[in-house]
Amino acid sequence: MIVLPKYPGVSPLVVRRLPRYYRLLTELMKNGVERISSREFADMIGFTASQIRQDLNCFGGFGQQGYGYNVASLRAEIGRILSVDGNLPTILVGVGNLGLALANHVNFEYCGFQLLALFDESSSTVGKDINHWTVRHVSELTEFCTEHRPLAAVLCVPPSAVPDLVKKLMDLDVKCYWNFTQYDLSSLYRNEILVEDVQLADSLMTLSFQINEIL
Amino acid sequence: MIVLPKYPGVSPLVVRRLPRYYRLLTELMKNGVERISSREFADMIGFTASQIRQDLNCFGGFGQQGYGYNVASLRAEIGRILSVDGNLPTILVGVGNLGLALANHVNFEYCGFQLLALFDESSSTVGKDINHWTVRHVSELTEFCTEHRPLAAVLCVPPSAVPDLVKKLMDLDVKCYWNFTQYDLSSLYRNEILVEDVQLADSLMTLSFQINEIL
DNA sequence: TAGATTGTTAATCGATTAACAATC
DNA sequence: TAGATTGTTAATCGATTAACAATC
Repeated sequence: MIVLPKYPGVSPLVVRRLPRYYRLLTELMKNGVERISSREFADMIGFTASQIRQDLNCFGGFGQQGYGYNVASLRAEIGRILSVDGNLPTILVGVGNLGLALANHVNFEYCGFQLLALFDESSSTVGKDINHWTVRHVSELTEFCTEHRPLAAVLCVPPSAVPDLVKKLMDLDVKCYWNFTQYDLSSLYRNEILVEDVQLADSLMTLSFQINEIL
Repeated sequence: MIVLPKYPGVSPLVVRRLPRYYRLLTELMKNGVERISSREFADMIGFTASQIRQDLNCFGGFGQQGYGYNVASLRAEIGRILSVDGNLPTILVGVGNLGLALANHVNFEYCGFQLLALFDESSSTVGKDINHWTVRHVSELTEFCTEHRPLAAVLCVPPSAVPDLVKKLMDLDVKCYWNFTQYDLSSLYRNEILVEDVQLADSLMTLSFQINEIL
């Protein structure tokens, strides 16, 4: 598969800062702020003005000399770059504590996704109503994916269940994963799939390191 | 407050890779692997052997020329560096879907923390039993913290509740936060507190960007 | 001893910051 | 027009990779 990225050469570090910019701009807009300079923006977010301008200019010239940036239109541009207005069809597998919380708590639409269905294995969970989704049994995965063609899957299953599950999902053309399991997906299927990891334990251990450094 | 870090000059990028090393070493140990070279390790994790060796040598010489690294002892060293055997007294505030899931799902002990208590505001949640914790009302925070002196707090409250809550917690000497709210804590109290952010929406937007790049 | 692999220094690469001409 | 602030190039800084002497 040959891929032509829309923004070649843009560093992942830049991309990871965009949601933060988007969040702050949303806030500013709510507060009725119309324009902002890279300097003011930088002071709020704790970066340098240079970095803000460099980051934005990876994607285009959104500002105006002598004026700065229009808050509403910059927010819209970043939203467009992040494709948060999309509707990427998505499923969630593993409706334990965490899966349940994500289904209830995460605003998928706000981030460009459409959560189509929830799947679980346990008979005590299957059939339950979460928000407006009924939890389906994983045995229905093949049928469901063949019909609705989800592109992405949220993984909240136990690590041991990951290899078989992902093998099955890959056959059903699900190639993008929001991975909450501790299973190391990205190094297993490198280049074949796209994985965004949320390793809560890693994050917590990093905090442990930092706290113990200053203790 | 003057702070003498235990590992001065070690980049946060290095620290963030340690939990990943720790996880792989735990896995290798389970599988009965006794020794590993930086090359084998690098191939598994998808880094270069050079980087592995550079990272580890920020903290000490844990290997042996001609042999490599002993899996068990390297794992122990990294665990010690991350202080995962600690018992940092910690509270969790905000027992909604996410807070509930974290209390149930995250292995705090495994990461060096001890979860002491859960707090919420809503009368429908207060009094409930989660694992072996009874949810307390936030009005008990002052009394509880004065008695048990937690160092860290997990924040799962709505963003609007953050400023007042953190002000109160700071007065009670809680200076370290695992922040799941969308409130931008780190830029508010820069240098006064230690914040580890888990921005799920940011992560999901990053995934959106990546998917739409290759679509 | 010979082979292997580390620890560490040097070279390269990439990201951030500074500077300033362009321009609103 | 004059002042402000961008977009962009150049300089700096830091992180990663390569190379190799030390050594098990």
